[in-house]
Amino acid sequence: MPTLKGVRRSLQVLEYLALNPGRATDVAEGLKVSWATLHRTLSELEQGGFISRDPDTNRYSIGARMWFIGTSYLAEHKVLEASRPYLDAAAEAGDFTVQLVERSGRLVVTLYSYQTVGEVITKSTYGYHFPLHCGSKGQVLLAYSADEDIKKFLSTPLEVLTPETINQPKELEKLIKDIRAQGYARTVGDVQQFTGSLSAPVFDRAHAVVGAVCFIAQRSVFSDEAKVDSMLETLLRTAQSASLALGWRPGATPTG
Amino acid sequence: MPTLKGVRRSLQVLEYLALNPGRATDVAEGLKVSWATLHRTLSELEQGGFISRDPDTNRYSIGARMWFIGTSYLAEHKVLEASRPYLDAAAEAGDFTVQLVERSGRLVVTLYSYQTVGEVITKSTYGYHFPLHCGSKGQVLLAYSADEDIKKFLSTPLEVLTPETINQPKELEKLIKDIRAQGYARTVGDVQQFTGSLSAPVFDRAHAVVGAVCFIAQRSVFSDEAKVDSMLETLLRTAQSASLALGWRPGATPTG
DNA sequence: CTGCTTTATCCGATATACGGATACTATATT
DNA sequence: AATATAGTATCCGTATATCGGATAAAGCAG
Repeated sequence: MPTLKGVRRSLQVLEYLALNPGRATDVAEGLKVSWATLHRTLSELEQGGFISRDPDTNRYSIGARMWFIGTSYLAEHKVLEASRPYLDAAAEAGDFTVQLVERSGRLVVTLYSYQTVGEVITKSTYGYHFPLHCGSKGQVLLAYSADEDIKKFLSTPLEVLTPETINQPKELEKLIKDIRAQGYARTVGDVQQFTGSLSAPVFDRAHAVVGAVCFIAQRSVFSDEAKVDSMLETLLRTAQSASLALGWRPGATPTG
Repeated sequence: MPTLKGVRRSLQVLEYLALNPGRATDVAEGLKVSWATLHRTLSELEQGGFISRDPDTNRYSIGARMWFIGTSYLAEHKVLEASRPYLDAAAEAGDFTVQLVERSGRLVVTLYSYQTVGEVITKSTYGYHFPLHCGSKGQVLLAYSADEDIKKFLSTPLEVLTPETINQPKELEKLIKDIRAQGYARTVGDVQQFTGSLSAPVFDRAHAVVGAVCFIAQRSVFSDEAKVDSMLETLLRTAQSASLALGWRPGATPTG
């Protein structure tokens, strides 16, 4: 007994367009929806301003109203709220980009991004989503997921973003072990060739990972170990402060 | 002949929750939807991660997946893309918060916000939406709307955010005239008591206003006219650079 | 200009969503 | 603690809104 088929489909369409903006036929094919149905759906969504269509090319993309709705997510986000002062402080003190990210399905989404002006790090702002196995931030989120979840993720096809992207499940499993052991992740050039990053998990009261703090800098920075050490220190302090603000306390998982 | 009723309703629900996160009954009442129907809708949306429900309070709010979808709006946003370099430059040079905003219905939404650390200006980031008549950014967007549109907007109830908010249609009409004449808006304390702002419109190739650049600073800054003049100069330069990048050229509206 | 791809619309059958009613659960009140 | 009240979950028959095949129109390529 299917429920709210139309609703489900329309949201699928929205998500599809978020990932692959494009023409109507492509969407129909991608989602295996009959053309007539899709057309109805697109018309409805466009009329409401939830998607927008380029009148020249007939290409659809996410519309302003979705951004409007989506941003409200941040206004109610406890983790962001609790972390913000520490993120601000880290951003002010350091000369690197500071982010707070969380997991959404098999992708990483950015909740906070304080980009150091001058250090132009493209695609490190909102709106660009990377898979979990790329970049230290994704790897941290992956590493602290449930075991079966990790297994499932690693069994899916893993994209390659740069020649340095690691997409071998075996290697990633090893990495995950390391990350759990040391409490942070470090990657260089696996998302964009000219940058590297450090990330650490943020925990909540129940010791669940609810996000990750990520520092991004130019690649060259990562050959200066003293510099990296100092970044790492700030990173771990920032992530821990955020965790504490969320009610996390050091020690084993609490009962209940 | 209603079409895609369910879809429309579910998006209405999403928008409603974006503006007023809360309990199921409130939504049902606010949208005049029968309880059974609303419950079905909420369940479907929650299951998909489009809204999330606080298990303790049973309150609903926008979910992570909406943020994920919404952010994709920015990745395809031409105005933002064209303006970003100039916004970055202004942010780097000045000691004020720099924003790019656009209109969404009767509200202003933020597309870019570079907040000067240290100058903590709450609620000036993403996720907080203000009505058009508040703040210089809203007023600019309003001033360059179609006349009938302005009239319609001014005939709706206009909220008051601070004692200094102007909500008298007559006064606003006068303001709009001034803004059009001088090409920018300036307000102090009408959104938050302790800040003020300057905003200027961004035009596209067809001389339509597609957004506004806004500089926000502490209230005290606005009593130093020399300082304000310098901000204004930067503001107008930034907005004009963005317009030029979008294909706008000085002069009258082009034919075609 | 011709052929092909993409987009728009029609319409009848049928599956599907609606909403009144009812049962259950939390929270407030005395 | 007991009762009252508000809020939440679920059922089910009916009416109707939705589906999708088919057809028509529009765009585009060669």
